[in-house]
Amino acid sequence: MKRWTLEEIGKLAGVSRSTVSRVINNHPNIRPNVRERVQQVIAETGYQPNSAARSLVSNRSRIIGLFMPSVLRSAFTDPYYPQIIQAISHACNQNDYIVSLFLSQTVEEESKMIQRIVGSGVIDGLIITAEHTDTSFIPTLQAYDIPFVQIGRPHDTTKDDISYIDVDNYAGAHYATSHLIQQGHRRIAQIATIYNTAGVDRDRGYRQALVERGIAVDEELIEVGDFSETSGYEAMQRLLLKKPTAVFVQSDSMAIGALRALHEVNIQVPQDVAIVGFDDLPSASQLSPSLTTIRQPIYRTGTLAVETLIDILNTSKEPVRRIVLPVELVIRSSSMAN
Amino acid sequence: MKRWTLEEIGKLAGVSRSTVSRVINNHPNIRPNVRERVQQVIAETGYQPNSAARSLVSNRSRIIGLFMPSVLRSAFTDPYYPQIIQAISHACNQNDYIVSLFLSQTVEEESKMIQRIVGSGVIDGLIITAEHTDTSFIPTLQAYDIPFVQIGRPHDTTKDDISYIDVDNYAGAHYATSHLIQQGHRRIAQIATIYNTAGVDRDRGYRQALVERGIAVDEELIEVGDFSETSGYEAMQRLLLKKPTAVFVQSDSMAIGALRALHEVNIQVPQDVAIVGFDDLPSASQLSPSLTTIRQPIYRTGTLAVETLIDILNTSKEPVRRIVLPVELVIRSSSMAN
DNA sequence: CTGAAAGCGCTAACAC
DNA sequence: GTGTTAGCGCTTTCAG
Repeated sequence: MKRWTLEEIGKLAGVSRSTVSRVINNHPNIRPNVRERVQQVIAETGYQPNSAARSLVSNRSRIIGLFMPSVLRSAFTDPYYPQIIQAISHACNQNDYIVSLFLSQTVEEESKMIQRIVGSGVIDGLIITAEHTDTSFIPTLQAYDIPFVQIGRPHDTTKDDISYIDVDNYAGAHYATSHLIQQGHRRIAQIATIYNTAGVDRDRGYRQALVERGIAVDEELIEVGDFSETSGYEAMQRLLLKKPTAVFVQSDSMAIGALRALHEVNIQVPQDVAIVGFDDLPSASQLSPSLTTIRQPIYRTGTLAVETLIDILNTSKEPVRRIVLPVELVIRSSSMAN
Repeated sequence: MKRWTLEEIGKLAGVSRSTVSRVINNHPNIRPNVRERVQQVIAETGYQPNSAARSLVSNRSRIIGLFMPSVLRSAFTDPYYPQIIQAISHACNQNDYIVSLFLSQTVEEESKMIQRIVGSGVIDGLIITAEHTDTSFIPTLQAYDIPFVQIGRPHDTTKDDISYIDVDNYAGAHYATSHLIQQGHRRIAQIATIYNTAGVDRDRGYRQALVERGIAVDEELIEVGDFSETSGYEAMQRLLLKKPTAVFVQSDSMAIGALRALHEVNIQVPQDVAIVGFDDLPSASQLSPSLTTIRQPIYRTGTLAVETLIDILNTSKEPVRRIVLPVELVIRSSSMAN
């Protein structure tokens, strides 16, 4: 299959290369019959513009990068990632963009990657997942004027020049904890995380909900995990010594681990210990017992990240976009005493 | 941060643009002190070649595509995908390639995508996961001379012009089934899949193992799933009516569903029914009971796919590469009667 | 060993 | 409305 050029298509259609270019780019002032003739030839030949040539002259590649910094090999298997990747990929297609994937496992790899991405002009913009608190590469992006949007609230809220899409982690944790209080629980433990702002916000929501109902926060009842199932399992084992009657777990994958820990020592959920998770992963409804959790709109988050970035690309970087999506308490068996 | 051009770097270093280009591309015949002076300027300025210009003149983008056709929204959450994606991403980085992601959900989307990919020359080559049996896009790739390697054996084995990386699905299923026979089982059911060649090969291995030990294959004992946990759950429920004493499940995610189905009706594993899975997902060892399974080298598969593709890119398409990686039986609790 | 110059395929300013 | 032309930043002959 031959690769055609504008010049050749022009010759076949009996017009100049510019006219063909205009037809392709939908310029208004083309005589209808010329336009039609050209389109005919394009259809027959299957001509498609060379993207390198286009990028070179327009300074736009129509490629956006999805940058996921320091994703641990194990944590990446959390179903959150496939979902967000799928959403982003799909939204890019819809908008005729291509998405390139950048996964780094160490901080050094990360900065090398950023250099490569930023300097060569391969990508028009970047979507960044706010995986951890080290965001030392952000100044580089800003220095090079690479538009980007972050998924998840930025760590440093004093600088408010970063566009982001977040879900309402604070409210979610507050719903979850309040729900447990309403069920009559007082010794409500938490399996927390400390790696990103989602964890920070969920922790705040948990604490605030307790305080509002006059329950003192007991630091003994807070254990830390890293979003992996194993870490949830281990955190639950530690918590068992403290005899909580309920646990708010900051992610469903850790909640699955926690359930396993309880199951192994024959503690009944929800009768002996109630559990609420966070994410509403596909499997949450299929666990036994089915998992009460906070549903966050993962797919929508990915879609919005793409649309926001493209909007920034097409207009300007101002104003900064900040979007916080609502979450929802989904009550299932793991928290219902009756 | 300014974006420099070759010309400017040349001026700063007191040489021509060609010399700078030669330094960057490691051409041999450059006087050492000139080379050094140029490298100095490059380091100081942080110069990086514009990739669009490079692609235009060299016909190479250093981008490879990862094409996953018709991935169901749910099936994509199988931890297999994150693992293979991570491996491919990492291997690309190592080789200074960028990976772009193409996920299609329908066949129409798929062919649109392929058109876009091949025609515009954005990518140098493609890695394709052999998700389903419809590979109608392959002729297009061949017509456009896009190098590609497939992950998983191609469906049509009569045409042997496709390079691929596969794991030994036949042997794996044979190991699994033989192991169950060795444990004394005779009524060995299978939860199979029918969507790709992996399923076909695993089915063959299962059947062959039975036949070799003089056990007739009972079609009643074979149920079909689609790799999802839910489908494994449902298939197991159907199988229960046939009272098997052991089940070979073609994927760990389906095995997890099967275990759940057994657990719900209080059937003990492995005492009442033994289970063997396939994949050795990270969670396989952490189930209760821990899952006997076939370990396949997912990460290695991804790495090899990238390396093979790059090799093809750098040399020629001949000879066709066919790699089949060995698998391994990992015996855990779910199959051990004693 | 290095520089000058052509040209990759496209867009857009400028003529007509 | 349409053609002509310059030029995006790079690699690569071809001279010297």
